[in-house]
Amino acid sequence: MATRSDYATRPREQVAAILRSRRRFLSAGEIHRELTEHREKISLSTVYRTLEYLQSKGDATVRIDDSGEATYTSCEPASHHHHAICEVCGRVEDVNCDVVDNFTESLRKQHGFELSGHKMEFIGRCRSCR
Amino acid sequence: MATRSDYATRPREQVAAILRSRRRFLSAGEIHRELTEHREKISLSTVYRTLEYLQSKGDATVRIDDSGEATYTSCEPASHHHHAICEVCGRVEDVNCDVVDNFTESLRKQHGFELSGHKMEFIGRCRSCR
DNA sequence: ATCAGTGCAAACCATTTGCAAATTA
DNA sequence: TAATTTGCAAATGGTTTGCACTGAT
Repeated sequence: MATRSDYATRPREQVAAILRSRRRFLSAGEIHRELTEHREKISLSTVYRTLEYLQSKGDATVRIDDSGEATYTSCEPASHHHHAICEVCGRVEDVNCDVVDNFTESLRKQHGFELSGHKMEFIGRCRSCR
Repeated sequence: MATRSDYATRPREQVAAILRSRRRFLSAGEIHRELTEHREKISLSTVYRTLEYLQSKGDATVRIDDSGEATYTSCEPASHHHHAICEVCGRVEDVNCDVVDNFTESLRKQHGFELSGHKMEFIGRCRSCR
């Protein structure tokens, strides 16, 4: 992941810093609010543009939440993995792909994560489009 | 699933009919367009309200797509299951929950679905919130 | 006659964009 | 100085809502 000094401008460093410091998905609005509350001068559009930039650098991932709002977190892009999201605090655990086999046990053993629900979506080609 | 006569008004029947006839996720706009193109007089807000109504009756499910847009399809609510979505035609296959164990083979065998990607999300409580 | 369902237009809200000013290399 | 990045305000686009009207029982 990029280190602090990889970003030339202050806004970018600030947004990246927030993403790094909080292990959960944040919306652009939340990030903006948190920065401006800490006397940081930054516009909401810059937050959006920075988040797009960070994604292109592989330093952030998006997640569209149930309301359709985009949320972001910093995340190792190297290895393909999934997320376990705490329904109480929002904490994000990176979940190795092989837990697909017996995911409930794996989650509990590897992450101490008590599963209450899951959502999965398979993308591919159906019989007729193959 | 509800039959045609379960819905008192024409708009509701029309929306439900479209959802039933197309085995893929459609946005409110697409449904509205399809109806008005077939000389059906219905407002977009009614489409939205009807979709909400159908969901409450268990006759439709939502899915937020990658752009954050809500899409809908008719779907058996009784059994918990997931969806395999064709990346070409958008056709939706209902996927039994137990394919989680060895899902690639199951998808191919049971649905002739050639997997190219998947997305999953686990919800629960993390170590500290448990 | 009463109450639910509908259409229309306006309101909303997250996100994007044009452009001029500011900042970086 | 040339090229990027930022701020501001306005535009966008999907979704929701208030209210008067229409249709169902």
